[in-house]
Amino acid sequence: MNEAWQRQILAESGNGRISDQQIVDKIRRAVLTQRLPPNTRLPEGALGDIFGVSRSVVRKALTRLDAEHVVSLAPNQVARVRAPNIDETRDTFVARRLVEGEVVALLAGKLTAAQLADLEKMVAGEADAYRRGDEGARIEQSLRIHHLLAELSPNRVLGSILTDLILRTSIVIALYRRDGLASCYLEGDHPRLLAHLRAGEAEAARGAIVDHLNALERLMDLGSRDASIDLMEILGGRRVG
Amino acid sequence: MNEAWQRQILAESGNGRISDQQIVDKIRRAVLTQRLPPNTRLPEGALGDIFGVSRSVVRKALTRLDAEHVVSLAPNQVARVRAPNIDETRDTFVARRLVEGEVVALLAGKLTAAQLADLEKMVAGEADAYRRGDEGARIEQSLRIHHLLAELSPNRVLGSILTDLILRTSIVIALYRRDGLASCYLEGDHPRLLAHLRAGEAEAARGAIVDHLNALERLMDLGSRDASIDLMEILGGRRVG
DNA sequence: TGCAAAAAAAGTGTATACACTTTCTGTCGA
DNA sequence: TCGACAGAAAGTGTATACACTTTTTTTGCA
Repeated sequence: MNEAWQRQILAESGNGRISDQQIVDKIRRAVLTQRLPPNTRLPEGALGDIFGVSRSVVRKALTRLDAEHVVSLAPNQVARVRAPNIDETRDTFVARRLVEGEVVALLAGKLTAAQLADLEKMVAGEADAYRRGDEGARIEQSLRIHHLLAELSPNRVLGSILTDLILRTSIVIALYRRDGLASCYLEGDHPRLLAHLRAGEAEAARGAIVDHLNALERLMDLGSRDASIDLMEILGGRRVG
Repeated sequence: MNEAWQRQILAESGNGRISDQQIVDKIRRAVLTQRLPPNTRLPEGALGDIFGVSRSVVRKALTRLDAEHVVSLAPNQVARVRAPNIDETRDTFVARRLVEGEVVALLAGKLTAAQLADLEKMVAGEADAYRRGDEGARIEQSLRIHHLLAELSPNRVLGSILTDLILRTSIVIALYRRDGLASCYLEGDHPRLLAHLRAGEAEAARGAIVDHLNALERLMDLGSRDASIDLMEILGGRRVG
């Protein structure tokens, strides 16, 4: 189909031999930024050519990406960029609220001054990007904040589960984002969270992150397209709204 | 080292060609039952010979097992059965209490009669194995109950996270189990949980599973060996107790 | 004897070849 | 015109070869 690919999209570094982990990173990032949209075919041979490695290396990278839920792999089928449906999206948000809520509750009052300063800086950077109107930078900065929280989690198991859930929600946000409301910035959410973390108010911190994630979820278009509508399209029906 | 391996341990089926997923299952099960103890070396060539496949297939299986936290893979090093330390064990239990608690809360009052009957049968089987004194069968049955709960989770994302956490806690239980108390059966825990699920008492169900997991964790030997003791051994110190 | 360097062995990393499967494409008949 | 079928093309599955790295063993010297 669209084999008018991607030398650009997966911009090759040109220099020394690339590792499978670097391939994982590049594909993950391309999916996250929607330069590789859902269902895009990812044939091993083509990827190998692009990155200048053989299929062995590509296969390892794809197996990893499958485990991270970024691509889907089925026997004898070409790998594809994963396309989570609405139900899975909702489930992912539920899971993330549970886990991220617990992580920030554990974190409340336990952060060092340096760690708080790092977070502070990122929150400021996010607000700044918003004021500049640089939506891309704002999203990037916001993601970094959440990833840092996951990394700081005193419970490493919950931390790595959270890292995975942040990635998965980010992918579906990019996918289901209401176009008009793309830049609706949830002002004040992150500063509020930070204040509770600093004050050691565990339950308030949990509440803040849960509210934030609820608001994020509401920015998406989850109500209007559901399974029945897909079915209508397949059967040649007409969309109502 | 111990290359007096395993044709027995990973009992080959003998018949038709084996798939990488089957290899994953066999190794996982061998780890779970401690026929492959922590840190056991798993060279690709040896595994390939045992299963009658080439290293390509084995590599894929090992990559998957790495993602499931069953083995650990490092560049240019032989794969090894993973050996979680005490801190990770504690963290895994915390995570599992959080996730399994939420899953059973979601499940309360939502199970069909058939699903409840299935659970009932397993709980009865567990009690029966206990009465017979068949510890292996009892553990097997108990594991099955928890895996079924994960599978029934209405939230599939939480369900698959739970599946992973059940596996990880099972491995560490096998690893850190106090030898004398191995067969201390937590009588009544599962029937109690089931009653709450049937009655639709979400918070009581959550409480029951959390209590159950706390009791499970207490069966282990987590206090007595910690990092400092390992260090002492390395430095030639003498154990205190 | 002890220990360090060299050699051998064991093992992983990766490219490649070929068998097999799936998907696409174009042709022929109703 | 349309569907079914054959053949070609695209793609995955797996074994194998060889380069490179790590670990173990041996050797030789103080």
